[in-house]
Amino acid sequence: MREVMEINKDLIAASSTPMVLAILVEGDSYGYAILKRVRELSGGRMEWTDGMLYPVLHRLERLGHVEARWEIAESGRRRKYYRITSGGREQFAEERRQWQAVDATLRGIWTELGIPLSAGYQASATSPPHGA
Amino acid sequence: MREVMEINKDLIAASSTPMVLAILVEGDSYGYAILKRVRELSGGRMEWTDGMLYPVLHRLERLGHVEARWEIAESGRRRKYYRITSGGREQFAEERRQWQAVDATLRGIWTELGIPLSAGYQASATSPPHGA
DNA sequence: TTGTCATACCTGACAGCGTTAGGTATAGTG
DNA sequence: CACTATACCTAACGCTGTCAGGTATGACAA
Repeated sequence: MREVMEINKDLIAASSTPMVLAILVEGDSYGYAILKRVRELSGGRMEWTDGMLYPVLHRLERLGHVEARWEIAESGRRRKYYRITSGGREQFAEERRQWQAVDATLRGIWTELGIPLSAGYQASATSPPHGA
Repeated sequence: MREVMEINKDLIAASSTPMVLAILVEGDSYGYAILKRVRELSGGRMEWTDGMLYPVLHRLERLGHVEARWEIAESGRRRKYYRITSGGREQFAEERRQWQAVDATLRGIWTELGIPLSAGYQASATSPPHGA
């Protein structure tokens, strides 16, 4: 059974920042866990590569939207945890505004064309793994 | 009164193809008219540049999603009209699927975070200028 | 010991695409 | 004649995902 949907790179690029910021609003997290969280939130339909995520995290840090710290998990592994800043929360709100503006426009024309607005996948309500 | 919202380039890139294809499903159109239609559909919140749109149209043509023809309008101006192909309609459906998958995921986490899903802007119901 | 998998991080070359800025041409209007 | 709107096109630049590669460790099985 095929689960993963191929999402084109522009859509990945457009959603990566709001998605990562949203995950960090849930609580502090780290790269590898974020990759799994995205898979989980999308019901297995989205599969991010780490080669795409780490540069995103570094960029967010450079922009002051997140702060990073190293920690050693009980498992003994080192992890780089990220925490969203107040500036990051503002950015998150702005990203949401933009996304909703574009989404409303797309849905508007789809509706005009008589295309039924599928409710689509119902997002999982699983609670996030809370930060350390 | 400020109307135009700055939309970041990645979101523009992600929405340009589904938007253009949707507009062409409404009926044949040409570059300059598409720019105005986007402004109209978004309630003035989106403002595309022609330097971004023309390459999109050329790409869609190269991919076989649209076909182009030159026409002379009653105004005496030459226009390059585009018509969506059957392959373009398939691509349109695929773009919609991908958009809705990502949108559902984002809305899912927003909901979990307790962020109210604003209905946002209600798209205009103005009928499109029908193609020649 | 050795092999394999999952965990966990990082980087570089490449290609695609919007931004910005420039160009050309014509119809309508003052 | 100047100016605006219409209508098309292209090039240099920078950003960002893809793809492929790298390093390291813990758990488990052969």
